[in-house]
Amino acid sequence: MKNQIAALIADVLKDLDVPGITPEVTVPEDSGHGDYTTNVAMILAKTLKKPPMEIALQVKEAITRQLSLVSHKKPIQNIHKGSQKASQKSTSLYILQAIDRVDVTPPGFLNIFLIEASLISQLQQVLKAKEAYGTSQIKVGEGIMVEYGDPNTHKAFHIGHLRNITIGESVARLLEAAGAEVIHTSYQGDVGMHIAKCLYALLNIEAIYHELDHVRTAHDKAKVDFLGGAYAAGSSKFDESEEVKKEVAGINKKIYAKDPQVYPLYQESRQWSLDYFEGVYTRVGTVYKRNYFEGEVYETGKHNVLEGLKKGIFEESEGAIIFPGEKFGLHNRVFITKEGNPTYEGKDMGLGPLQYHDLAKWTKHPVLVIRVVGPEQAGYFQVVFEAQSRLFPELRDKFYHLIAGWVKLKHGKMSSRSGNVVLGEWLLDEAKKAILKIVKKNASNYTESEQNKIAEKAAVAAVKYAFLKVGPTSEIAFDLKESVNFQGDSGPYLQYTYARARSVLRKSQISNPNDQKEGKDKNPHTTLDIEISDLRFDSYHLNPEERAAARLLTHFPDVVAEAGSRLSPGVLCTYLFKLAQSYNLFYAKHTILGGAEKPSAISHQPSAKAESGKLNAASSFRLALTAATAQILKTGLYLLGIETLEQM
RNA sequence: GUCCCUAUAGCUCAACGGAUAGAGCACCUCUCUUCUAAAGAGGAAAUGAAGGUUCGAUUCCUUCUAGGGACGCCA
Repeated sequence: MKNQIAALIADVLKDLDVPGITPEVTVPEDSGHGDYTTNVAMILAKTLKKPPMEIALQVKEAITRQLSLVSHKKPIQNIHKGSQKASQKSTSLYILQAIDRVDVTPPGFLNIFLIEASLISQLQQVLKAKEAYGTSQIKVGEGIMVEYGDPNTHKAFHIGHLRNITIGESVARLLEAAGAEVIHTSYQGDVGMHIAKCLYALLNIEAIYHELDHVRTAHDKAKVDFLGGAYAAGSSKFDESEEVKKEVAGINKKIYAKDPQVYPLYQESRQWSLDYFEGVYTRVGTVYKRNYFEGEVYETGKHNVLEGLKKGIFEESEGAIIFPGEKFGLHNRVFITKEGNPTYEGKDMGLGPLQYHDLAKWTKHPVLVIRVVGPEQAGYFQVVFEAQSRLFPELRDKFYHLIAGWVKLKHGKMSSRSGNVVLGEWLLDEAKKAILKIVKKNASNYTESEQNKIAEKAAVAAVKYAFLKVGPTSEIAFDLKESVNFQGDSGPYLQYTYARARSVLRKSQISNPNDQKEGKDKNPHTTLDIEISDLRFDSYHLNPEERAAARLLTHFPDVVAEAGSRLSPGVLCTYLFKLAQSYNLFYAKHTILGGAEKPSAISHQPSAKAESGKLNAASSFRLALTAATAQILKTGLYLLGIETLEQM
């Protein structure tokens, strides 16, 4: 819609001898300023050397002239005779029919108001398109890899990883909604000094070594907790003595060399981590196509760096091999240590080409590899991407570092070295406990397993939403009570609004497409006698709450597109919350079934079903609005990586 | 020391260079004989400082202040 209005205005400007302008069209906060607005007149004022009001009035006049040629009531085929321009472009014709009027307000805003019928027809489009509403073709044909999550084996999966995987999953889904072919991947550190420290503790710290056999028979979570503790213990020993440092370095070498003395234990413990991570992925709804491991890229990485050394891309310095980033306004970094091991950056020289190669294999047109990693790596990636591009020129501009902001503790710093971490699953479990209390109170008629399911999904929603709503790069100051809300601007609020809408639909006796898909036996009490598409409300006159809610519905496709192009799920969060608020206000003020206005007693009102057996226009419209809102909430939440609940 | 990021209401966060700077939490009032009160209505409350660019600046530029991060053998 936005783009079509922009196109219309661009056409008008062309006729006014101002070609080549794509005006910026936005949705004003205040609906008194129209359904859409543009500031193009003020932008042009300088170049045209005319007052903005004058330009705005000219544009308004031109549009109004076209409007007068297009009657809203006449069928489309009659209009072609009247306007040559309209007949040239069917889209601008469609737009002209949707526009009620154009206002000009100082200092030069052009405010465009849509006719009510256009809102109604857009609402019908939502119901027709169902889950496809909001998807677009903007990035069709683009192959994009999103790498996210990235937990290291032998270390904790902490709330930072949880936020990272939440952001990555949502960004990937948003890109899919824009038509891109998206490959979901992760990259995990399964070799290196941090593993060596952990293994050192497993082998050399008596208390830990003793526990090993016992842990082997424990469940996945106990195993990784144990490894996390071992890593912290090994890490502190490492910092304490030079001797341990040497020993750890020795273990590190042995892992790279697959030395039988340590390798079996390494493999076993590595698998513990991976098994555990699988459980977390399932819990948060992430499925990867491919997990990359440092252990599989360090050799090619090292090889590629050594090749680059021959070409003069890398340099020897103090026994190590570095990339001289300073030559390019960046900073120098070590890629291969003087011991001959590739560093993180060295391994990336193996990862980058592999990722791009895979992307080219799995998609038709590889366009971008998005690596979702913390902000502290911003400088790191500048250097690594530059080095990579010099090594493999075809990789230039194919990689993007999406900063996933930190989750910071309000008090103290989180560090898996010191063992001072908040575990991802701990957070989910705490949220679940808190929600379960609410569920027990509000949904006491549900079975225990139903209550448990509701609490689990709502907990994941609460945590994910809290991580997404603030924008991917901003840091979150984490505090359990403050960060994870169940009321107001929260995941559960959106789920609740959805469940509420679905509940009304169940009671309305109309059949909803979603019911049929999920199995009819889910709603045995629903009498499927009316289809949504049978609802008639074409000439219904909307009240302010209905208009506000319907107006918001039509913004969904633009919002999804914007969130996708900005790689910012927060944009969608803000929108969905506004939509839910607007629906809930409508819900509080008006009765859907029965068409009665609150607070009148319902029993005294005429039934929603008139004598003819048809719903009246108000009920019909409100049910359609309810169905469309539910649809958009479901699609929107899916794009955030959040599941909906039919009842809660 | 060099470079990067951040600074908005008591707290946590929004706001393509646009119109009266929005929400949520917390606080104070109200609303369940009504389709799910995990809801709704109302109240009070903010752009770190100083300059500049612009018709218009929370947004862009400069300086300052305060936090955080990166800067050679960790990942």
